Parts: sequence; structure tokens; C-alpha cells
Amino acid sequence: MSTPYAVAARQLLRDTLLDAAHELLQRRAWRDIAMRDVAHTAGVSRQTLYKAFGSREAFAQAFVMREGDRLLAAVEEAMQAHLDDPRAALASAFEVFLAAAAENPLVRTVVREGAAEDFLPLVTIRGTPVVAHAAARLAASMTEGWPEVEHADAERLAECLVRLAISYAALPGGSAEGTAESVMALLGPYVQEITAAVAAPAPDHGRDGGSPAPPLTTATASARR
Amino acid sequence: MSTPYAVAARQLLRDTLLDAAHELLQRRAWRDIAMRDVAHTAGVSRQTLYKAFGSREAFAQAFVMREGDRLLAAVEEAMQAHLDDPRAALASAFEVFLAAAAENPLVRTVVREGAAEDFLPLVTIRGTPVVAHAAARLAASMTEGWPEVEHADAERLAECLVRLAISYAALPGGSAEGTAESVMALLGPYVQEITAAVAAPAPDHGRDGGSPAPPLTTATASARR
DNA sequence: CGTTGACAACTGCCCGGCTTTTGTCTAGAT
DNA sequence: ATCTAGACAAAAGCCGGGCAGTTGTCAACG
Repeated sequence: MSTPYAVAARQLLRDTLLDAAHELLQRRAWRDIAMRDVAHTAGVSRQTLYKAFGSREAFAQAFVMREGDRLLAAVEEAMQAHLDDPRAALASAFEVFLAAAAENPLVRTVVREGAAEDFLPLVTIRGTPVVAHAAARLAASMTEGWPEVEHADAERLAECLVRLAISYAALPGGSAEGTAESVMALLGPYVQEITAAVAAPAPDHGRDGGSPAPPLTTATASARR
Repeated sequence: MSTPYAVAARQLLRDTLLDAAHELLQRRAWRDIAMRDVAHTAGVSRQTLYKAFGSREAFAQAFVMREGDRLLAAVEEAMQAHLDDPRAALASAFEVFLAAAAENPLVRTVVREGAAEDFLPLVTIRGTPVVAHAAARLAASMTEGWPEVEHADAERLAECLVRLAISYAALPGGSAEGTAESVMALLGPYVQEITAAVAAPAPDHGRDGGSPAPPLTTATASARR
């Protein structure tokens, strides 16, 4: 029993409700969706919804959070596919994110022209939970894929990526490939530093060899200089 | 004589009006400020205001833009003070920005809890003009300070910095120093690459022996593989 | 040119009254 | 036990209408 029934059932319930909202959001705006609609679409009573989430605001929070998690899942998958080349992983991850975000119902709702900005605060001025959670998860995923990376470095990179991702999702700048390439160019050198051990699988496991991976101090060290 | 009177007068007029708005915004919210108030505070008729800006929305745009320019001025000053050390310039610039943003009336209005988010779209989903303008100016300032930097590289860096700056202004994460340090850690390596020519002559200041600036290709080259 | 005064059009707000929704509670069903 | 159904107060939204304020654009005036 990895997860007791109680919490599994609760998780299933929450997912079903969030799925219902996801479906409704493809047709109507959030402000035109009542909690009753969400409950009914999920085949559940309104009170169960309130039991599971507490309030409409909290539900919106959870929805944004899970939608972020979904995008993150795609991003992590893209990263895992390039474990051997961190820079390529970075570029691929960002490009995948941009593509997924462009056709995501929630993102479209947020960015929709002339629409009432219901969710926008949740990913900007009120976005602490989303950013923190997404960054934490992304950092965990990175330290899992590249164990030799300092966790503090991964967290730094993750938060920066999350913030840039939100920025570009809210306000695309150029093509997805171009953006991903820029991000790779900008953060690639840092990633190279951080993953020095795996990036330089070359001859010497030691440090002061020379050419390919010059005597770079670790990012944390160089940062707090 | 460098600028004909007509345009100088127009510029002065616009500045005066924007200053009036700036002052009014310290007491009231934007939605509670009428164009008449702005005009009157500037000692000018309402029609002159409309002649100068066209519409309330356009005025808000211009206001946000100029406020960004003001912050940018402080940032550029901080950068110019560290022309010899691009990484330090980066950190100092970002820290100055965060400090200035934290006490800026416009930023406070945008971030204010429970307030009607009037300006938020202008720096997020509708922020193309602001981001583009700020990035262009910042890039120009950088290529001026470090002439050997490829302009494309500077533009990349500038846009990234502007987006991160907006993100952190809207949603501060930790202390200003910590944030600036993170940004420096993340983008420092890229900056080092870009400014290789100028970074190299300032030799083994903090780095150990060997080759402080190894055979690094220019960032553009490494970016496009 | 900038100001002034006037203008239609639109928006905002007040009213009272009505409907819907939110959030909670209780009783009842499986 | 937990979910549902039903009811509930409180809050919010929508009406229409009327009134005040604002926006945006005139023409006429210094």
C-alpha cells in the first residue's frame, strides 16, 4: 500500500473536479462558470467540491497549479530525453513548454484579448504558490536527472526558468524555437558550469585538466564571491 | 538647438503631464484619477492632454513606459559604474532596479493587494511595447558600454533581464541582494562569454591559474552551434 | 498653439428589487 | 462514514431607469 485509500480517493476526486473545470474552460470564461457547473460536470455534488477545495479562489489556485504541473510534466519529459546534453535539454524543455502553453486552454484564457483577467494575478502578483511549487518540482527533477548538480544551483535555475516561462507564456516574443534558442544561449553557460562533471565526460575525472572544462569553480562558489 | 523648439516643447508638455499623474498616483488609484485631474494638476487644459496622448489608455501606456525608463536610468547608471566588471555591473544593476521598483509608486500600484489591477496587463499580457522599448534601450546602453559585444547578444540579454525584472517587481522573491546575486550567478557566465574581449584583460583577479578566458567562441557562434 | 466651452457617447453609480451564487449546515441516503 | 440533497443567510450579479461624471471630439476664441 504505497498510498492509503483515503488519500488516493481524495486525490482522484480533486483530479476529477479539476478535469471538469478544464473541460468547461474550453467553452466559457472562468467568471461564467459556477461551482455548481464544475460539480455537476464532475458528477459530484457541490458540497463535495467545497469539501475538497474550500473556496472558489482556492479552487482556481489549485487549478492553475495543476495546469502548471501538467506543463511541467511535458517539460520534464523533454529534459529526460536529453540527459546527456544539459544544454539541449534546456532548449528542448523550453520549446516544449512554449508549444504546450500556446495551446493550453488556461493559458489562452489568461492571455485572451479583451477578456476579464481572472487568472492573471494568480501567475503574477499573487503567483507565489505557483512559482514556488513549479520551481521546487523542476529543481527536484533536475537534481534527479543530474545528481552531481548542487541543489541550490538547480533551484536557482529552476526559479529563473519558471519565471521566464510565465513571462513568455503571457507575452510571447517571436517564435518558440527562437525563444528557446535564446534561453539556451543565455543560460547554457550557467548550465555548463553547474553540470561540469557530466558535461565534461572527457578524459580526466579530476578537475584541473585544462582545455574542455577549464578550472571553473562551482556556480555557488563563484556566485557568492 | 539640437532639438527644434516644437518637439522640445511637446516633450516638456508630455513630461509635465506624466509628472502630474505620477504625483496623483501617490494618493489615489489610477481608476480614481480622471483625465481632468491630470490636466489640472499639470496646469493645462484637458484638450491639450488629449492632443498630446490621444486617449486614456495611451496615456497609461506612456506612463508605464516612462516609469520604466526612469527605473532604467537608474539601472544604466549602476551599470556604467562597473564598466570594468560586467558581472558586477549586472548584479548592481539588478539590485538597484529591485530597490527602486520596491518604492516606485507605479509598481506599488500594480502590486497593491486587493487593488484593481489597472496596469498589470500593460506589463504582462499587453506589455509588448514596454518590454520592447525597455529591452532596446537597455541593449543600446550595453553596447555603448561594451562596444565589443555583439548587438544580438546584448539584445538577448537585455530582453531576458527586462522580463526577469518585471517578474521580480511583480512578485518579489527573497531579498533584493539575494535576487541580484542569483541573476548574476545565472547570467554571469553568459555575460562573461559575451564580453570576453573586455573581461580577459582584467586578468586573474579572482580566478585561479591556467587560462581565465579559455578558447571560448563568441556567444552567438556557440548559440547557433 | 493652447484654452475655453460645449457636445454626444459612453461609463459609473445610485436606487430598489430580483435572481444567482457562494459558502455553510442539516437531514437523509448508500 | 462519506456523499447527496435540500435549505439557508450572506454576498454578489443583473435589471432598468435616472442621474452624475468621464471620455473623446468639436468649433470658437485668445
